[in-house]
Amino acid sequence: MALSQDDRQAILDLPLQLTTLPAHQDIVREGDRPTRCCALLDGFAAMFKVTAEGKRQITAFYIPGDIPDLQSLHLEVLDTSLGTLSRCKVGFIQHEALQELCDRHPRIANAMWRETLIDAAIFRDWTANIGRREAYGRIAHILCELIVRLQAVGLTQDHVCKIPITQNEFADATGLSSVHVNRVLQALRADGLIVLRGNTLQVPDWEKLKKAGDFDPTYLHLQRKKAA
Amino acid sequence: MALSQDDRQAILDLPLQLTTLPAHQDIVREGDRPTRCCALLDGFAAMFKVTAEGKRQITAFYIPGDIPDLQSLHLEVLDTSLGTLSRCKVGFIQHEALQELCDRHPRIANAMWRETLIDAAIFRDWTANIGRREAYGRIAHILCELIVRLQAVGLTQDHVCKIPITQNEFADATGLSSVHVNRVLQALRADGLIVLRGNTLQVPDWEKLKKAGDFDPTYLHLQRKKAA
DNA sequence: CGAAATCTTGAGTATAATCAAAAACGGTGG
DNA sequence: CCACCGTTTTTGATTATACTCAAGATTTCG
Repeated sequence: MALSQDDRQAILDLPLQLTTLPAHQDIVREGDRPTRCCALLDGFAAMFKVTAEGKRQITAFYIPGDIPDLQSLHLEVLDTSLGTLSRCKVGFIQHEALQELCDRHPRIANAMWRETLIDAAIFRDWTANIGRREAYGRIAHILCELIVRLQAVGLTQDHVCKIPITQNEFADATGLSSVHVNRVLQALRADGLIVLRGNTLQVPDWEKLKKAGDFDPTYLHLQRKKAA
Repeated sequence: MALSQDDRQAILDLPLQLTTLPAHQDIVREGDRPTRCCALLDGFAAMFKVTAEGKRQITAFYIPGDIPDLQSLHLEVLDTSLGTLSRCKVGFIQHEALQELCDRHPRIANAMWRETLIDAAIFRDWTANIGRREAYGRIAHILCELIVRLQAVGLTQDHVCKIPITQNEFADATGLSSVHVNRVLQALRADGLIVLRGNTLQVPDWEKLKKAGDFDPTYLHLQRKKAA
């Protein structure tokens, strides 16, 4: 499963168009027909949809290292929007370059396919989280996911991390109102599950938070598939 | 984008292990490490997760023609379960055969990747549906999806179709209680949006239902991507 | 330092859950 | 063809979780 030296070099050789985007700016919008994908190099982003009533639902958070809209490589019209949460450094890669990379390096193609399958697994998990957990567990769960994913890319130390997500955005991610998110966060603090000040999240008792959020990291598929 | 004669023949040559399964039986379970994928040839199936509290969330419905667990080709451990809703005819395909097919026919690999991306788009849509719509619109929306997908495979005539899904299962799909689903279905009937008797769903006024469900079929990506 | 964004609090309301039981339906076997 | 059993649908009554609205406190950032 590990990529060869040749594969890795091909990735490094990809032409990247680097840009820095301010916080709270759309990167691509529902209905767009992008000709490039966006690699998130620094900062947080979110995928979201807006209903006819104007309510927003965030369907995934993205952190450094993610390629949020890889789907656009094979799906012509975007059915969802992508926007920054914090200021972001992004690198755009033209579809042509990616397609060529996939054609020449099947193992990279498979690895990218796999990444999109993990995205799908996260969407599924969110559906279950929102559909079948009460607010308290729902928020605990989403915090667990963020922490584990940040840890996987080295952005968590001792269960402390910076999460530039407002309560309003957590509300849009959990299908709750921001007022209720505020109250639940206070309850989580009162119960000693989290220490949250500004953007800094600290987890004094990981097992307790995990249990509160009914969290099983399997769906993040962080263990690499072993060679057959 | 269309597959060549050669590609199509290769698909037809796949060794399929055919089976018929009774209604309400698990096909694969969370935690499994399958060595094959399941093609749904007839009947309805559902992907679902169960929380620690024992509550079930259905994350997708599958209809004839779907390959629900294509993800297992690249993700070792299943993070979700798959079960039949009605009696089903399924064909199992070994991963090896699929992997070989992908290696030899890159266009098929891309098409299968695309299918998994559409699955992901559906999961996203469900997240938004459950997170940000009230019960009435939520159920209307899910009915719209089913009808359009059934139509795409020729299982709807004049907005009439057979849907072997119980109210309990709709409840698990929409994140509602079955009692509430029952009441909302009655409201939809009373408003003339649906005629539902037994498993037969009829839609007297498609535009009205679409509007009630805030339904935009873009996310189903039924239009084939045109050749570049 | 000041304006804007974010967070917090309180009060009243609404949507949907729960519990429990009855009615209707569907399939099976006699 | 009918009686019977399990499942599914329906109904009623009560409760709970979470929403809305509105205003005040606090933080952030230019």
